[in-house]
Amino acid sequence: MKRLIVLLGATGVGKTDLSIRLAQYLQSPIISSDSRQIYCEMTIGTAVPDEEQLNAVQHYFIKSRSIFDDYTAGKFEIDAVNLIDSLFQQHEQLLMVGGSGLYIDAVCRGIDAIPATENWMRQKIIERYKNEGIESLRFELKRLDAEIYNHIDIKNPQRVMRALEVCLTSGKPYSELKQNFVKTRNFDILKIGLQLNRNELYDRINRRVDKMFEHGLLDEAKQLYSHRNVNALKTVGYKEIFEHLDGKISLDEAINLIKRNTRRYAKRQISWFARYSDIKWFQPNEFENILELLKM
RNA sequence: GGUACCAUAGCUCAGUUGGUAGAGCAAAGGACUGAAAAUCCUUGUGUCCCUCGUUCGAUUCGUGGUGGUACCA
Repeated sequence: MKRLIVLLGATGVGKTDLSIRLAQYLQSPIISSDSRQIYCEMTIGTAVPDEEQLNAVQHYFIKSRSIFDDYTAGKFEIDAVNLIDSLFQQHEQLLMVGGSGLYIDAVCRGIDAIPATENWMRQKIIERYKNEGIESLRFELKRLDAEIYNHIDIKNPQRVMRALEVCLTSGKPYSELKQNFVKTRNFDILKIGLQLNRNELYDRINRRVDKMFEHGLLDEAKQLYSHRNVNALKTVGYKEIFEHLDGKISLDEAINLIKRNTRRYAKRQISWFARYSDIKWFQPNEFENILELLKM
């Protein structure tokens, strides 16, 4: 049976460096499962692998889409599984690397097939949310699909809007489409998690943010400023600089907010990964131990 | 040196007509099926600066300290 090695962990823990060595050992390209490094316009702020790393190993889903593409986890499932299937014709093992939990899930267990929603519909619902508030959307969702209303987080506007959007565009209750059906893949999956103690991880994050600014993050964000409304740019490292460019906060405040928000993001990733019992955890410097595991 | 004001959670502060106290931020924990680096939820015990006094009882009132801020010298 072919095997997919999934390298995961919080942002800044050291996945990229380790992934190059692992890929070389496995003779595998790297399939990225990172929801932001996929955009070609965002480089410094998403900490994509550097030139040398990109040249050393073939990478997929790194800077391969545009921020104007409206990319989603659903599309990633299709693209990634197709790619994996075709790569397995030449490889026994493949390496996937990234920290986007939903994207990893999309590949490892699949997400339910739900008809694509129209962008104008989402915009319309967002408008309604702004004008009428959440209660009105909840009321309609309850009428259209009481079951999903009882199952989703009703306090989370994004979830309510998503549920409503699916009901309205598909003409069916969202609960009928959302089965949480776990797909079985025709390959094995081995999840390797990287972890560091909290202080060390936060230190690395803080230092990495400083480095991003040394490498020109401010300029990169300035060039994207006019497109700030696209979804891909609702991202730590960019949204804070946009606030600064708006004159709402100083550059120092923006830098500190980026550090704080990245730390919070890392915490959310840790929470997400904590619910899986099938992850083999290592420190980032335990390369040899990881190789031992891979030989099994 | 004098006068006034301030001293309460990691930070900024509110409050207790005397019955040991609570907001925002920070922080921590959690949720998650096409926005996911997104979005959302939960969590507040701290010598109420120290001393002595008044009082059944003082973080609250009074005396004296200490530190800070402002003004006057």
